Amino acid sequence: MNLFAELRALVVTELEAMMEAGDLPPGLSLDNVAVEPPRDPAHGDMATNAAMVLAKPAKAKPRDLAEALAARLTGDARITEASVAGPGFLNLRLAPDAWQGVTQAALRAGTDFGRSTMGQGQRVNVEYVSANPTGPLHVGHTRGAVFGDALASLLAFAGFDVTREYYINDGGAQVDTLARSVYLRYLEAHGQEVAFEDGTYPGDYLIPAGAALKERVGDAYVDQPEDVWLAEVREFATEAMMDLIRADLAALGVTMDVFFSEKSLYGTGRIEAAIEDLKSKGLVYWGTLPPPKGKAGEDWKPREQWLFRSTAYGDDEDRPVQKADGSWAYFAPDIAYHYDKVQRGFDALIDVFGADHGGYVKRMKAAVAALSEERVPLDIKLTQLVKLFKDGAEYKMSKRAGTFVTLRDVIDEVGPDVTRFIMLTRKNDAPLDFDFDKVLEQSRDNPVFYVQYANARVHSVLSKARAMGVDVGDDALASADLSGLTHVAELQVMRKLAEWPRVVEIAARANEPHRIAGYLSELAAEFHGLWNRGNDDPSLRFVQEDTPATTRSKIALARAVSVVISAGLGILGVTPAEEMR
RNA sequence: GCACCUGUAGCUCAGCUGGAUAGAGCGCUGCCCUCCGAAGGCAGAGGCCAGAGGUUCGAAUCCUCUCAGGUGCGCCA
Repeated sequence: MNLFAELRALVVTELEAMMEAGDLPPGLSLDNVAVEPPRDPAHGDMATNAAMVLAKPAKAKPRDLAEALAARLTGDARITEASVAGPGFLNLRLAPDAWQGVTQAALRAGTDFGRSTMGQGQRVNVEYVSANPTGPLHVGHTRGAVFGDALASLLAFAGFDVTREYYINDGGAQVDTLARSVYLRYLEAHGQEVAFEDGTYPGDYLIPAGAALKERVGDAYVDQPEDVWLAEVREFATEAMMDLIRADLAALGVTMDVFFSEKSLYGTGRIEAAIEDLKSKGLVYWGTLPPPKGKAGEDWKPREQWLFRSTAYGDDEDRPVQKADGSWAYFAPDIAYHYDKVQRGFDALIDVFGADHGGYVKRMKAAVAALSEERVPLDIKLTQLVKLFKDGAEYKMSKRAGTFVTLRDVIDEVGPDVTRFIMLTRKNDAPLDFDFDKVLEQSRDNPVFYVQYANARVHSVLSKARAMGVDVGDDALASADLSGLTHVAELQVMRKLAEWPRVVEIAARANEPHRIAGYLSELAAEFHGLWNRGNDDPSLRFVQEDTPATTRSKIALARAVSVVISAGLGILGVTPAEEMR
C-alpha cells in the first residue's frame, strides 16, 4: 500500500473529471503531476504541484486552478484540508485514520510491506564484483560487492526478476601469471628454494594452493617445462582462487546466481559471432586510429586494424578489438559477454565497476546499444574508493608494503552487518570514509548503531508488554485498534512509515540502494524522537502499565517500525539486531 | 590535452531524478537529565549550494563556460 501513489491517483482522477466537465481543456498531459511529502511538515501532509504544472497548458492562473482542484479533493474522506499556498501548491492534510491505516497495512504485510510491482517482472542482470581470480578480495571489491548485492535485492523488492552475476576474467595473461606463481609455491612445497620475480604474485595466500597442487599431482610437474603443466595449473589455480573468492563473498553474505567464465568464450566461436554481428551492421570495420593526443606516443605508429565504431554511440574514439598479434583485445570477449547477456533475453543490464574503470563506460554502453539495436539499456554504476581509517589516522594500503586490507580483514574486525551498512551510507560515486573505530561506536552519529538500536528498543518494549500479558503476536497487533494514536509525535512516525513504499520505488528507479540506508536513519530518528518524548510525557510511552488495550495499539506502532526496519535492512543484507550488547 | 566523477554550515555528508524559508550528525553556545533500555534530551548561532551566464511559473538539481579536487585516458586485463 503506497498512500502517496493512492493520493496521486485520486488527484489524477479529479483532474480528468475536470477535463470532462470542461473545467480544464481536454487532453492535458498529467505525467508531471506529483504528490509528495512537503519539505516543511507545517505545510501539510502531502502536496501536489498539479496546478503549477497545468497552469500554462491550460491557460489558467495556478491559484485558481488549485482552488478548483481543492474543492473536489475535500470530498474524499481521507482529506481533511486542502489549501492553496505559495505559487500554487496544493497542500493536503490527511485524517489520522489514513495514517493509521498505513500502519495497519504494514503490520499485515510484514516485511513484504513496501514491496512493489514497479518492475513488472522485467528481467534485469546485475553484474558485480567480477574481480580477477588471482587473489582474495580487498576493500575496494567489498564496496562493489555490497553495492551490487543491495542493488540486486532492491530491484527484486521492487518487482524485477533479478540475476546476480559475476564475470570471471580467466581468459587473459594474468591467469598465466597466477599459474606460474602457484607453480612456484608448488615447488616450495616440495622443499625447493624459489624466487618471486616481477610478474609473479608473491602473496602468502597462494601457499595453500601450492600445497594442494602437490597433494593432487605429487611430483609430476617438478622440474618440468612450462608447456607440460601451465594449462592444468592455470585451471587448478583459477578454481582455487574462485573458491577463495566465493568463500569471501559468502562471509559477506553475497551469493551469485551465475559465474560466467571469460574463458568459455574462447575457442567456441562466440567472440567471433559477436564481432561478426557488429561487422554485419557496419559497426566493426578495418581502419586506422588517429594518433593519441596529450601524452606523446613516442612508439605509436599508424596501423590498420579491426575497430569498433563506438563513436556512433557517443564514445570519443573508436576502439580496437584485436591486438597486433591477432589475438583478441580484452574488449572483444567483453563484447561477446554482453552479447550473451542480450541474447539471454534480459530487459535491462547493470554493470557495477570500480571507479578506475570509468574510462570503459562509454565503449561498453556503445557496445550494448549496438548489439541490442538499442533495445536493452545498460546502466553502469561506478563505486568510488574507500578510504580506511584506523586509530584516528588514514590507513594507506600498499601492495608493496604488504599493508593490504582484504575483505576478510574488514569482516573479522567489524562483522558483515556493519561492513555492509556503512558501505551503503554514501552514494556509490562518492568516496567513502570507513573508520574502523567509528563504525563500532555506540552513538547517535553511527547510523548502523542508531538504526539497530531503534529495532532493539522495539523488541525491548515488545517483551515488556508480553510480560504484562498483552498479546504481541503479529496477528493480534495487526488487528489492534489504532484510533487512539493521534499525538503529533505518533503521527509523525506513521507518516514516515507511509513513505517507505515510495522510497523503495525512488531508490529502485535510480539504482541507488544508499537511499534505503538514508531512509532507515530517518525512520529511526522519528522513532527515537517519539521514545524520548515518552521520557517527559508518560502518556507517550509504549508500555502503559494499567491499560493493556492502549499498550497494544502503541506496541503495534512500535512493531510496525521494526517491520519496516527489518524490511529495509533485509534489502541491504543486514541482520536486524533484537538487542544491543 | 581529452573524458568521467565531485564541489552544499567550521568538519563529515543528505537533499526524494525541477518545487515553498536548503536539512542531519559532529563541533560550538545555553538550558534539562532519580526518563519503557545507560551508550542522553531540548533550544540557539552558523549558508551568495565553487563562480558566471542561460532554460521557466520555479534551479543546489537541467544546459554552457570558468575555477578547484579526484579518477581514467596503451593492441593491460
